[in-house]
Order: sequence, then structure tokens, then C-alpha cells
Amino acid sequence: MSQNEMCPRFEKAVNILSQRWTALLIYQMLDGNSRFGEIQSATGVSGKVLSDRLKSMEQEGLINREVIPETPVVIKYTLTEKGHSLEPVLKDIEKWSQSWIAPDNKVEA
Amino acid sequence: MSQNEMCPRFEKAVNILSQRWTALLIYQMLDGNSRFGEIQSATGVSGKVLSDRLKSMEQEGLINREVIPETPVVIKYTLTEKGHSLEPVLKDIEKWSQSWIAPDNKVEA
DNA sequence: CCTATTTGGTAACTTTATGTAACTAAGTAT
DNA sequence: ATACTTAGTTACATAAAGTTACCAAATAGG
Repeated sequence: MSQNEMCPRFEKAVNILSQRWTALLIYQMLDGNSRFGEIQSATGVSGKVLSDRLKSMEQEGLINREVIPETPVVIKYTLTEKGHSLEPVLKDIEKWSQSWIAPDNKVEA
Repeated sequence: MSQNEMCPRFEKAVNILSQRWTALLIYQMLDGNSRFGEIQSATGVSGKVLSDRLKSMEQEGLINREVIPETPVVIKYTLTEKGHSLEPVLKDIEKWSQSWIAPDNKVEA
């Protein structure tokens, strides 16, 4: 336990973005992927965690969930304005990675 | 398992930043905090995890560890150029949080 | 010498988060 | 009825994080 003197809004933002997968999921949605299965196979996240993350991102107001009663059913996840507003942050991370991470870095860890 | 088609450098960067505490630790160091105890009490991270993170951040080339043989011993952690280069990313997150996170948000979760 | 204090940790154990694999539900076509 | 597809959930296993107690070095006080 300690006295956190950091801005609680900043901490909240960091907590959101440092939840495993969340940044990658938003990145995928920025990239046009909107369906459960698309996002899952693009990222490799497990169905269980994807389901959890989508729920908490929805509660956080980052995404919307839309049910399209086609057959079979299609669920479309789209970024809200708030979610979309994270684009510059992710692009910054991308830019940083291109300057500072070696190109042949395997993610095997 | 899945076929990740994202840029592996971007993924690596996201993995670094989405490790719990890492972003907050860098933020503290940008703010001038350099000692184990300072960083620990400023953030609230446990000694065990702080120790782990500092090691992996050092291996990642983000920080340097300097032993100053005063009494009692002082260990000084400072950002490398690579570590410091994350400042714009963190400032972007901070800016985002000020626009999109409610001010009275308690971190109690 | 013996004890206490301070910094920067480590070790053992508990709790929480994530991963895996199998299963469910709705809708439809065969 | 059976099978197929999407979008999940459930039960169980493993990994990561938190908690608390302890260790090591260096020194100061008694």
C-alpha cells in the first residue's frame, strides 16, 4: 500500500492500455476488423479472454456491440469516438517500435 | 495459436508497454524518480514485481542500473535513450486520459 | 562485540489473470 | 434429426502478480 501521487486519470488510462490484449484489439478494430472471429484469429487471443476484454471495453465506452441477425448471427464490434481517439496513441507506439525495436524480433517469449 | 499478421515490432512494443507497471515505472523515471524505494512508494508496486520489471527493462535496454556505494547503498535507475524515447507515447496517453477519463475516477478496481 | 537501522532486494506462499479444450445456443440447410 | 456456422461459456491447468517475512551489506550506538 502506498500514497499514489500520480494523476488518477493517467493511471486509469495506463491500466486500460496495459491490460493484456486491449491495445492490440483496438488496433485491429482501427484496421477494420470488427467480428469476434476476425479479431480472434488476427491476434491469437483466446475466446475466453477476448470475450472478457470486449465486455470491459464496452463498459469502458471504447466499443459498441451490434448484433446483426443474419444467419449465422454476426456480431459487429466497432470503436466509439472514445475508442477511436486512441488511434494517435497506438500510432505513436507503432512509430516508436519502428525506431527502437529490432526488425527480426521474434515474439517467442 | 494463430497466424499473427501484425508487425512483430509493434507487437513487441505493445507487449513491453502492456506489462503491468512498466509504463508507470518509466513515467516515474521521466519524472525524476530513480531509486528503488522512491519508485516503489510512488507507484505502489510490490518489491518483487518492481525487481522483476527493473531487470527486464534493463535487459530490454530501457534503463541503466548504477550502484552508488554510499551508506546505506543507493541504487540509481535511469532511463537510457531508448527508455527516454517513450516519453511522447506516455505524454500522449496522459493527454488522452485528460480528454477521455472522468476526473473523479477512483482506481479502486 | 552486539543490536539496530537503512537500502535493496529474495523466498515461500496466496490470489488473480490467462490459456486450453470441450461444450452450449441460435439459426438454417440437408 | 444431423450437421454447420458464429459467438460465445465452462471447467480445469498454468502463469503472473501480490503479501509477508526474511537476508545482506554498511555503519552507528551502546
